[in-house]
Amino acid sequence: MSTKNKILDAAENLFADKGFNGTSLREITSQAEVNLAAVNYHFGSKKELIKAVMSRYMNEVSPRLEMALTQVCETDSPSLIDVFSAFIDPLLSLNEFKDNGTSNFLQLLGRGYTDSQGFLRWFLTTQYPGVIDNFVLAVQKAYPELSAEEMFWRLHFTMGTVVFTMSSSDALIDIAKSDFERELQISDVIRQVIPYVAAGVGAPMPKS
Amino acid sequence: MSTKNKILDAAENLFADKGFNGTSLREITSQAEVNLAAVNYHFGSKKELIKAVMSRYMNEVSPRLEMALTQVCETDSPSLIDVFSAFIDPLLSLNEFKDNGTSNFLQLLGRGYTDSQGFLRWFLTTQYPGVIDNFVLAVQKAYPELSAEEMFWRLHFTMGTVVFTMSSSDALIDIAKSDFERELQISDVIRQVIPYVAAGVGAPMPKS
DNA sequence: CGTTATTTTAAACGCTTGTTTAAACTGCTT
DNA sequence: AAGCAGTTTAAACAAGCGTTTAAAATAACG
Repeated sequence: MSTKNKILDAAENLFADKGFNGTSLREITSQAEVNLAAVNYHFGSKKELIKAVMSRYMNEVSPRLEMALTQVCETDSPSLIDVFSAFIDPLLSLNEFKDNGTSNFLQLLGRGYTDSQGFLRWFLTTQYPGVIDNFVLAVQKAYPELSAEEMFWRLHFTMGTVVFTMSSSDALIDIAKSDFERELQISDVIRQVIPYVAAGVGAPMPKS
Repeated sequence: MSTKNKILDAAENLFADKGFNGTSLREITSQAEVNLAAVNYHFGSKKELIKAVMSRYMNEVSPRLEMALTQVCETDSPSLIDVFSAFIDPLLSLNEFKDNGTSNFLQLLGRGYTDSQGFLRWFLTTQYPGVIDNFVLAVQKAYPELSAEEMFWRLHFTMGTVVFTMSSSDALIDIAKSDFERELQISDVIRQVIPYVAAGVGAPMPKS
């Protein structure tokens, strides 16, 4: 395994666990068992390393997401449940790409949104606009009455729900385990959240 | 104005803006125009300062919240919209307590949830259990068919939606302003999010 | 007024952070 | 074998962090 990949793997796990600000390069390089200076040699800076970690996942998942959402758009009268269910397989496929892939990726999304103000929003909208565009199209087809402004807010609410839940999913799964004596996985959480966000986005338009 | 309060005010604004980890004591004391050592003299440590900032708001808002939720429980057949609407007045009343109070408090909630893993959950559940208990009771009265496990998840999804939205509400309001040419306030965002979370919590139970 | 308490202050502490440097080492090509 | 690009290494850098210290300034009280 190359030094570059050792760094990426270690950084990914630590970033997901303790956030970008909360993880030092020394933690990363010692867990990766490489020299401290290797990060700056191979990636230039910590910020570029963060981008590299995110890009590795986005490049893997974004084509699958775009395709799944396009397929939903092509069905006759898709429901919002259909739209959100389109996320399941692409996200779970990250577990084959890498151990803990799904969970790590979703936690990283959460970190990126809250850690460094607005960085992830910029990253997603400029680097991967296709996913968002297809997603908006699918929601519009499932719920044409939704105004652009309501759509904007509800998509951000949804982003918040998902990203926040996933960034603390480990803790939530632990609590659920001890409170309800049930063995849960990240896939269970995904399936749990879909009815919630579908109902939220599908809420009736408030009388203006 | 006392040194203690100058520190609390400066810390509150900076914490809301840049998070707990992202704000240094030197930024706080220089904005408060007090000596650096004053924080450790008056509060003991940075961690205690964070608690003090949170407590100041919680002590102000939690009695109002408990009362409003109790009132909802006493009505005949409350809807989930009623339950969540009970939050509006207590939250908005924080604007009379302090400039930007509502917005700051909600952003602080978001920071506390994501910055230091699990700290806020511990803080709320141990220091202010009354609010959560009354909230759960109100939701149970409005939607008795909801199982305890579904309730657990959906309340956390809701917490995520609200906390995440509010922690980035300034940016969202800016975007909405430029995209839709509408002047928005934090109160508009609160009113916008209620139909969403009410519908999410009220989503039909999935066939188990 | 004089004497305690309380508060403020400047300076330093020890530690961690991201980044840079220059030398050492590696594997490959001519 | 010599040279060279690519990589790794130990060491140091400057800057920032939370916290502590001891002296100076202020307030409170008999």
